Amino acid sequence: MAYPSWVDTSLDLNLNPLRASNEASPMKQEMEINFMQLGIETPVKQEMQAAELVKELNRVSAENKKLTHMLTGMCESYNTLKCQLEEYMSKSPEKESSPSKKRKSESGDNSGNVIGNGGNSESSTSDEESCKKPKEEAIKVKTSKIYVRTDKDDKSLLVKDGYQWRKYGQKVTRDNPCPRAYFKCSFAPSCPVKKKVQRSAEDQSLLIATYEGEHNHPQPSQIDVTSSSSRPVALSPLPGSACTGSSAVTATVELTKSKSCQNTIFRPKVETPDFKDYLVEQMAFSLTKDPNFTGAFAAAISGRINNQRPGGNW
DNA sequence: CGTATTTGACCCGCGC
DNA sequence: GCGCGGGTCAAATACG
Repeated sequence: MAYPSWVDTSLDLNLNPLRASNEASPMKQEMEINFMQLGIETPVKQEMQAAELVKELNRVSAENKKLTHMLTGMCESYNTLKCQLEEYMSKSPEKESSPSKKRKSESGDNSGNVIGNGGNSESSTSDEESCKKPKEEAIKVKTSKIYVRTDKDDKSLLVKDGYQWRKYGQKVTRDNPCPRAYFKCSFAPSCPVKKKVQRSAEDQSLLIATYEGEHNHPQPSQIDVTSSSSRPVALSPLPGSACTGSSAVTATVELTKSKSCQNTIFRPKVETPDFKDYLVEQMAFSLTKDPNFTGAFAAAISGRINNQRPGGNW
């Protein structure tokens, strides 16, 4: 398999930008010459195809702009709602107690929960009190929701968030025909965190993961964290985890405990340009970092080149 | 063979 | 008190 020399350059994927800037010209020139030669030999049909492609590109760009606008609007309204919610919570803090937890037998695993609470001074009241009011203790457990878009056909209720989970139950609930899966964090035996994953009833391609509690250990896949403590480490794709290609995080909204700002859960900064840049940056970073992806991408491109070069069709 | 997942049974809180 | 429904347990099963 001998690839044309310009293929090597084009497959560099900018993994090493320094190198590219140092000795860019010779290869680049050769590449340009090749493209020009291609252009000279181009039949009319190809030009038409190129025009079609340009059209398509314009159309996609316009669509992208539209979507960007929509996203901006959504983010703004999210901000507004969040502010309103926080305002409301601060006015009536006692109403924060949502009846989300029906049952919580505190007698046995009290210790575990204390570890997970991450030093909430509020929750460190006397044990007698917590025995009297198990309900209030349960409320102190931090919960958060994230939404993950996956394939509709993908039946697995797996949300790749960087932690190790052990499934311990599945249940069909009344309000949703899709089963709800229950997971416990299996990385650390004492980790109290639980996760519920269920497809959205409205949009079956949307997975809703509800996290309860806080991890009392670092994220297993957090190998290369570049000081991104407040970043969505829980949502960054895993190097070895195939990452379900199509799955993409859409948004993460912390619904309860709005006071706790040091949560490890992803809280989007909704000042839109930054947020979008960050998303793009994350995707590009994780993709280029993944040797599987670069390998597959290189193979795909070279395969295409090899197939189509003789005929000159693109 | 050890570990993870599946799944029916059971537990428990809540509303009537 | 009873039934419903969400959450958990644990034996059976699958998988590497």
